[in-house]
Amino acid sequence: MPQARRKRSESTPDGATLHLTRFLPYRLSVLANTVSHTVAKLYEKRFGITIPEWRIIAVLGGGETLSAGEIAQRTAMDKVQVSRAISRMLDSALILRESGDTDRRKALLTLTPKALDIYTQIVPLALAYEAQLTSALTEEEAALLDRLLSKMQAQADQLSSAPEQRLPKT
Amino acid sequence: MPQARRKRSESTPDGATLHLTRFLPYRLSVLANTVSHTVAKLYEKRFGITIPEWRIIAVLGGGETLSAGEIAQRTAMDKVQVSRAISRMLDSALILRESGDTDRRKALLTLTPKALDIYTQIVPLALAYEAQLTSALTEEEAALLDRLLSKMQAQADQLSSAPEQRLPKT
DNA sequence: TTGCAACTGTTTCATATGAAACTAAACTGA
DNA sequence: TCAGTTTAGTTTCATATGAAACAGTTGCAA
Repeated sequence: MPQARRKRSESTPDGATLHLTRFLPYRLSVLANTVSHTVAKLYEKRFGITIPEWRIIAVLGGGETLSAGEIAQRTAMDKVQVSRAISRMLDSALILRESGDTDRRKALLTLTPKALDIYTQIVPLALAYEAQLTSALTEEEAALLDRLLSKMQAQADQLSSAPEQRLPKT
Repeated sequence: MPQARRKRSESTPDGATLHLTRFLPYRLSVLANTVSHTVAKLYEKRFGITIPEWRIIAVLGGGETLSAGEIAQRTAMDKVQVSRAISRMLDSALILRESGDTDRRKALLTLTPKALDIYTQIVPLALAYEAQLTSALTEEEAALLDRLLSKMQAQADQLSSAPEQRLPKT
């Protein structure tokens, strides 16, 4: 016979409740992980590259020449991550590095033809995955999703700098 | 004078283009990272716990008793992550473990009063963060966001099992 | 000049992560 | 009953990660 359990609600001091599966940060994290894991497998299997490498290919795919720092900005990766991805790509002949003329600290980075070839192959694949992901959405929903993500990212950026001030003091 | 650059479009074989900042997997990843980083700092600073620990507190916060495996399911973490979080929580006296009567492989896990106290303090904080994050959204937008995330998660789960079949063969 | 601060990118180091191996317990079927 | 299999959870091991220290270069001000 089951032991009697003290009746206990999930309510907190101010009566609010929290179910993890309804909690936005949790849902975003799970969704992003699911998606990242899938595309990572895809890129790895077909082209032998990681997501950081893919991001670099994506921003250099237009033929532009950027420095490591500029790549870091545009890919939202930190400089360590970029530095390591670049060194892997140098090994696998995906990227070309020449030191800048005016500023020898900055290295000018360009994709090799091999990487450009990957780029032209991978883009349709990436877009196809994205299309699959949003295939259950109507046009209007997809457009709104776009706006909602932008708004939330802006808000998340705000809150990331000094969230303490705007949250209860406990 | 800038060197003449070969005119190069970003188009791929089928004419599609890809800008990383418009690419859904990238945007989801960046947003989830921003959010996770912020809440992780919050939990760490105020309560000295990590996100895995927070998730365990969240699912046990109602006073329920679960096994490690059940926790793994409900928190979308893998068993290794759960095992390690539990061992940390045992050290910091946040969790109580007693081996099951009927099945001694399963450990029955419950929060200690100390953890329940954290729970009651952290929930309003977590909800406040969530509210801030969606503060730029209208009621309708927030409701739609909910639906969109659910739809996309379902789709992402589908695609995570056998994406090859549904994507171009390259 | 030259000495110091700022900047770019790399390396180090300590920790986090996850796949696979492993241990212990519990079923299963002859 | 007792081998073989499945399950729960832990540990190992190889790799990933990021903060901080670092080396080299540039800019600036005295």
